[in-house]
Amino acid sequence: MMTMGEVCKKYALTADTLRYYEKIGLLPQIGRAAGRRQYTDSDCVWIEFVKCMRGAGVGVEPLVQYIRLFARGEATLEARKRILVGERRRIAAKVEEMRRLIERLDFKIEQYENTIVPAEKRLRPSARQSVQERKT
Amino acid sequence: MMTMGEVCKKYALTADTLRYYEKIGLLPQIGRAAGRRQYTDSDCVWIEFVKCMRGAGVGVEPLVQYIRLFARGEATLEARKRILVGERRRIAAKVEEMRRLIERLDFKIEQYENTIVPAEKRLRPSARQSVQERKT
DNA sequence: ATAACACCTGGAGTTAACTCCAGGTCAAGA
DNA sequence: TCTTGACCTGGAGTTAACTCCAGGTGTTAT
Repeated sequence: MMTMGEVCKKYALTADTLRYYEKIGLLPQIGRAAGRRQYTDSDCVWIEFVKCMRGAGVGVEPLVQYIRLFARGEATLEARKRILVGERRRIAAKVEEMRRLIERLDFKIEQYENTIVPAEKRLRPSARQSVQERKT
Repeated sequence: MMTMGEVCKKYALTADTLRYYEKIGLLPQIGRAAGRRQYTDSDCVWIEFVKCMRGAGVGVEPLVQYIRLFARGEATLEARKRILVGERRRIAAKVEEMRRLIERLDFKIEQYENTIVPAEKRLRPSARQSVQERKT
């Protein structure tokens, strides 16, 4: 059992965020002791998973859906799997898009390097001849 | 020269978005003919670049900063490059985070497959023995 | 010529995901 | 006992990035 403060520290989430997640059903109802929340180990597993998914840009809605299905038991295994598969596809596509952008940026950055270095060696201006400023 | 409608179609952006981008300085001032915007080829190059960066989750602020520096000419080459390098780092880190999540999801999805298939073969319930429902 | 269309501006509204606040409770240390 | 300090609730406020709207103008096809 962990207190809210401990969970906040462990997962670098604010108390407000944890309460918000609980309110919208992104976490199960957290047990209380004298009004204070007591996070079980399995609550923590959820929290860690949610944080990981959110960090990768997964919206809260699919996660709420997922936990809701989870609460309904085995009959929802297929549906839960479909959510994971769908989000996996989304993430993989994003990764691919980003990988391509990184290549493009590497190219641009290299162009900057070629442009900047000669500019510092103004004494031999000819060195810049074939490297003009780029439009992008 | 392209009209707003043509640019919208070509880059799958709404007219509102293009006007918004221009207003916040994410695009250069676009030339007008009888009040209507006329997008040059180099405007289009910018738009495509911006779309690509936004698609990878780069915020508008760094992009506004970048174009602002661009407008100030060669003296800002270093600063511009720093923006690109910074964003590149951010994106690469995100890609890594997402790649790891994909692996994790693959693992979970596989677990679902192992759980669901035996569940369909209820006639031989012993087949499920070692595969219980997961907590996450 | 006239009706429909694409586009214009300034400003208000929306959405997702928090984030902050006021006012209150409870347990523990000086 | 008194006072921190951590935590509580319900609800309002914020931020980023659009998105929509009202009311108006110039362009084009019939």
